[in-house]
Amino acid sequence: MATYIDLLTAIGDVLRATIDDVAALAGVSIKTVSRVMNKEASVRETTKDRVLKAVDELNYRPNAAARSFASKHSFTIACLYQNPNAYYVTDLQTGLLNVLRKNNYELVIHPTSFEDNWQDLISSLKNQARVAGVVLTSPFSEHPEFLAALEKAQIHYVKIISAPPPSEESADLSSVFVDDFDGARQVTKHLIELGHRKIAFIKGSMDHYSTQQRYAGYLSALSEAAIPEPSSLIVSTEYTFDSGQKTALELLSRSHKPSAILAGNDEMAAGVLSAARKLSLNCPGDLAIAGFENSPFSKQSWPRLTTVHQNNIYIAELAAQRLLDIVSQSNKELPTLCYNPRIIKRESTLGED
Amino acid sequence: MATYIDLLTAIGDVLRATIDDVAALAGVSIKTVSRVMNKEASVRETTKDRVLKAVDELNYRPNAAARSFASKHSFTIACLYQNPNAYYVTDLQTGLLNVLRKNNYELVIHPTSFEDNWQDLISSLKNQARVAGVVLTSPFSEHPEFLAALEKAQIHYVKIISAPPPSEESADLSSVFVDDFDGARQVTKHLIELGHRKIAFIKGSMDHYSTQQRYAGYLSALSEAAIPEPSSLIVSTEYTFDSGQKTALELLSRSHKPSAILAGNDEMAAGVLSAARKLSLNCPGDLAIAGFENSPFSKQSWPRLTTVHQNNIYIAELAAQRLLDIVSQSNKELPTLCYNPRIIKRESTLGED
DNA sequence: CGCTAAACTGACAGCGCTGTCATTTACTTT
DNA sequence: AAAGTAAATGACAGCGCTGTCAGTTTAGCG
Repeated sequence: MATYIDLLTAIGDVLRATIDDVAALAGVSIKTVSRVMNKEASVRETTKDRVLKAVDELNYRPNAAARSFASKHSFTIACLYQNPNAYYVTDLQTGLLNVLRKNNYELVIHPTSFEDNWQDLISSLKNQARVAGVVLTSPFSEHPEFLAALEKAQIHYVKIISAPPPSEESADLSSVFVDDFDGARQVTKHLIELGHRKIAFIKGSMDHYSTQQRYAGYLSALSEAAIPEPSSLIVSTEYTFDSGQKTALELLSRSHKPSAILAGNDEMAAGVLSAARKLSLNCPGDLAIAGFENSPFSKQSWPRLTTVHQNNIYIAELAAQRLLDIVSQSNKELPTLCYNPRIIKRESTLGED
Repeated sequence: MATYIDLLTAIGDVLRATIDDVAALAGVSIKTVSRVMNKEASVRETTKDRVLKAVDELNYRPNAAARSFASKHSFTIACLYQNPNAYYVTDLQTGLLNVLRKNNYELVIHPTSFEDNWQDLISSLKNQARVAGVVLTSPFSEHPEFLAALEKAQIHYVKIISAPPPSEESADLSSVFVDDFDGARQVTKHLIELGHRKIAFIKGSMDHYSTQQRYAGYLSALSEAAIPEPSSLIVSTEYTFDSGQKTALELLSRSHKPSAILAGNDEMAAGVLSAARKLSLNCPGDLAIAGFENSPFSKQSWPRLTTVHQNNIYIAELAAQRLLDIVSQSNKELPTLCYNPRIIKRESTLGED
């Protein structure tokens, strides 16, 4: 049997307060309430308290649709990516949301094949979803025409891009740089320090900047150690377990076979490990293996994989924070954002303790 | 050097058409344009064509903010989940988007710890984001109070829930049932048919319905084969690689050890496999192993894992379709939705061909 | 051919906020 | 204490659509 109080509660839970109710209760104009809700500066502290008290009492939440309609500015940002691996996607989302939540922004996701009609995508982001900004990952972040189209449509964006950061003078505030070059250089140096000379490299698709950077870093380390580029040990394939396995089987069946294999990512490295097992090669005794990404299975294989740690959650947090800075047009001095990967040495190169 | 035409194009790309422009061009009222955009029935075919032609010509996209403001109905749905594995999350999102995209809906994601203040979450979904509906996964879908709160707030939802479908009469239209019970029963039967009698079961957290269902399915298959419940071979732990490995090491060090282990998911099964390797047990000769989920690494391990296939993309598509049916208040006769998992037999139980 | 019901279309208000600009209040300075 | 300036607040229009309801056209039928 519903009591009167129950009914009141039920009604109160459905019929929400509007800005007018808050204004009336606080004894101010709706404009002042609006100012408080938007954290605008020029509101007296005492007034602000009064408004916030009313907001709290009525459990008022601004209507997001009305807000973005009136202001032409939404509290939604979109994230564009194309079919990368599941771990990357979830890390990216986690990092973005860590920051967006605190700022009351929503995240809409747009996994899209880049080949799709992206003029249409932009048009829909601009006119339909009316996002406040977008976060771009590869390959969107690497496509000049796409970036130009976004600018033309006046859509704010921040891009996560694999490259060493540019010189300090030419500040690029719309990018978060991930220095894959340096990561690959470190891990290759590590292999060299362990005495390896015949180090194979299994590259993923060269369409991605990150692949190019990793490749360049690998070459740079070899060159530093005066090891000639072993072109027969460099193979281009796809970022999958199967490709890694197949390529490794091929490399290891040669007479002049490598003593170490650096794979473009951990998934490929897992494939290499599986190939070694099939050929009864001991890792790292007969073959050292290293990957890239520090994905969960680099810790779950046996031996565990030496790899390069990419803290994608943190990278995403940087990106989100920068995008919000851009969107809010704050004219602060912003630093160039760069993430430097770190090598994680494990048993697949070091052996057992 | 920008030509006049270039300028026009640039301006045209930024200053978008409104419903008034379309109405003027088509020679109808804005209300009629609105009707066409919303696919309302009573518009004459010839009128509709005229409007669509104008829409196309002006590349008009309705302003989503204005639309949801005026209609109190948004074209956004939210997806709630709590920290499940990356593959599940991405599959879920993929499936939902497959359907939502076609219907011009956006997806916002809400990975949330269930312990968080969910009254607040509901309030924010209702008043702030104003979503048209939400898709619930475990544990949200299993929590009666949470469901009641959603109903009270008049938020449409569809839940993905692990349970055999209820009898036909009691139609539950807000659920997509996933019959984990049957999946576990099938795989256990498979092990029994291979001659196993000492079949261990490593359960994940019993908080999840799916765990309970899988456990019940396992017991049911044993009971059908008149095998007494081997309580010493049933261990409760977490859905992780490490737990699977640790538990398996413990189980296999006993004198009365199992000849087969069924793990609650593939990640645990991978841990079991790793334990077997450590103990130099041959799989499946000394120990048969089966998992659950058909995750990517069930195909990448050696031997590959026998598992239960859960097509989470398809399940998500069903959920999205049903939610849209609910949201659009269409009074069609809707069938109860149920997904039946399917066993995938691989080398970890069958051995090499 | 006129009449009625049904199909189709349009006029108009208003959704809940924010932007603009005018006005009031508080604080200095002389 | 008056004048000048800056800070704080409010009045009001209007964002681009949809809901309501009234008006107009068409089709069916005797």
